[in-house]
Amino acid sequence: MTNIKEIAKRAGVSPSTASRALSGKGYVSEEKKRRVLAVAEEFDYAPNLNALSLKTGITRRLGLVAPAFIESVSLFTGGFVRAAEENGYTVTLFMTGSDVFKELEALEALRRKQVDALVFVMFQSELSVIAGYTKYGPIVSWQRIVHENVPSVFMNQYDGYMIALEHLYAQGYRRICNIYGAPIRLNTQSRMEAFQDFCRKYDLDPNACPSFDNMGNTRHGEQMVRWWLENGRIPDAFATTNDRVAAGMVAEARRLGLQIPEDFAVCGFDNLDFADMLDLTTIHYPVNEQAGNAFSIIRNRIEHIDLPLRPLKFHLVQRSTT
Amino acid sequence: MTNIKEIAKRAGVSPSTASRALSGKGYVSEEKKRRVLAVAEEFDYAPNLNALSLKTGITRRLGLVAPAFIESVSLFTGGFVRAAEENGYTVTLFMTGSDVFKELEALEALRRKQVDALVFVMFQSELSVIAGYTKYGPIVSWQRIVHENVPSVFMNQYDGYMIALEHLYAQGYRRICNIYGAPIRLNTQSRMEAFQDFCRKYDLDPNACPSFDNMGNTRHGEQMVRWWLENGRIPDAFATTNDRVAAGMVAEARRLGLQIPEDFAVCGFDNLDFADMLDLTTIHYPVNEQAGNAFSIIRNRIEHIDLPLRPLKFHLVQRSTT
DNA sequence: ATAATTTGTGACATCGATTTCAGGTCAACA
DNA sequence: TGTTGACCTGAAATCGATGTCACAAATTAT
Repeated sequence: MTNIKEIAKRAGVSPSTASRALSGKGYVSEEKKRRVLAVAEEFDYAPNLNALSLKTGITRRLGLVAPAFIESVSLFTGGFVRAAEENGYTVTLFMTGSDVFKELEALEALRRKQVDALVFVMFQSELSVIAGYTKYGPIVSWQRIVHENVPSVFMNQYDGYMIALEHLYAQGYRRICNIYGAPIRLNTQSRMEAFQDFCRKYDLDPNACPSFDNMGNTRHGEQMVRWWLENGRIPDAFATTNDRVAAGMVAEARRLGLQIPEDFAVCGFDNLDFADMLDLTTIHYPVNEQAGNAFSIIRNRIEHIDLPLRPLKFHLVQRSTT
Repeated sequence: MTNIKEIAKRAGVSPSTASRALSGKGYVSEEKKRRVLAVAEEFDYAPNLNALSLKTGITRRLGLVAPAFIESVSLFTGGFVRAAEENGYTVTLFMTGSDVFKELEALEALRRKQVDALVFVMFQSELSVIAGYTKYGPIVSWQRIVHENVPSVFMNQYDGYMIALEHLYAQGYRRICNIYGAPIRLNTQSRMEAFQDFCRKYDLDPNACPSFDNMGNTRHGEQMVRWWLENGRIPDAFATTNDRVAAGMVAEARRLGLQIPEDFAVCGFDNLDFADMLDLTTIHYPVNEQAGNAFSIIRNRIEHIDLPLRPLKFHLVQRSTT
């Protein structure tokens, strides 16, 4: 391989001078500079990034840690990689499958200087474990958490859920059934608060209709429809955990010959790819921009600057299920 | 940072001995080994990977180059990352947005030893440009190409398309309309051949029904349905470019009050995520395993071994649209 | 008893860059 | 004329690991 010494020799200068010529830092006579550049060009010189990383202690590589690369994680990844590449950073993937040990490997990669910083899309580890690694480089989380040294780019789902509820109300639906995810998650708790406040605002009985916990996938949506058909009068509308649950409900309803939104309305959450195909009303939020903010936080810490973060909002995408 | 010199000093040995103790290569007395390991443990030593990469010329990092991270690219990425991580490699992403210049940057990363090898999920560059970089490390393509130095893990879509056609025939459909993608692509040409052979086998007129080119997204599918309603008797069944086109047809048919598969049948291709939600009959192929094969090819070249590749097959996923 | 081999150790070179430092030239200025 | 500062250069140190080599001691083989 042609290294800088080789170039220096062929140009008849010392490596120091060659380095200065190539990097443009420090004094070099016009003539030698020209010669070095010409030789570098001729011999197709490209600096070895590992040498550079070793010398400077900076890799310009960021690690993205996620359980898998599906759905909105892919979106986030795309947004993060774009932001990173635009600023001369590169992104290295760590796929954990929600395995704590794999998460630890990503953290170790930070310690061993394989990457300058990490962004956790989601994690299972104790927050304190992750925070313990911040001394080796910035760590940011997409998952909603509260910790002094580990900033999170989450959005408060209170607002998003409220938009969904207000929309259902505006469409005339009054008996609304909530289908929630895991109650332990802060996002779920925010949604519950939103519902309480919503009922108070419009003077509705929050217990008029039972709500459901720990629902998250298509099968759950299907079950939901069947449960209601067997156990009483179906609600006017459903506010759901996410688009998967909503999709399951729509599919099952169609199979059973029910009309949506006539027999019942459904609002999803996330605005995943397939929501469009299924013509699903849903709540959209800008995953791309969240990823951009995650990158900005990291860059701020690494380069000691102070880029502003973009303020982010939920919005309703109305389609034919409400 | 604690480096190996520090550890050596504290353990009262030379860096060479410390290195031998830690790596387990070469002779070290039991006693010194114990001491070094104890000190390393105590001071939380972790070797600097950049130093290692510089010294050995090996990074154990692979580059994955793709236009964006959506749909099957995500699947491929997931499979590739899993295979890589299982074997102690790490994956770095390069997102090109189909920009030739960005593709070049990925190639340059290979040259500068940021990664040991590259896999192109898709590319726009001249094949010769890419092949020119194989001297810096193995390069594999998912996109179907033919080049001595750039192996490709494509599957011949002749087989997959034939399965679709045979299925439609078995279901009793005789007037079959082909909706193709870009005719310039080898995959499209293979499908056309499959259709010719199919017609010959069952003594059907290949021109009984016009076929369509350059179709690829949901809108195209919708257009297709409307075109047929305006321009003559709708075919018995459609064999489509991919699930997006098929999804568009299904959605539009539903909107227009047509029954599927009674009014016409549709078979997709790819078995994307949403095919399940839309209950779409489609052709599945193992993207994960393709990614695994891509990794195996790379590993074979890097480590000079000869892992076998997994033979891969298409199969039909029958749902309610045929 | 001697030769050959195994075991054990540290000094030093190396990977490929940058950066510090010391020293040199030259022009401008007091 | 002496001083100052800008410009230019190369030797050598540095980043953090590994690996070669020379040398010594202990063990085994002949």
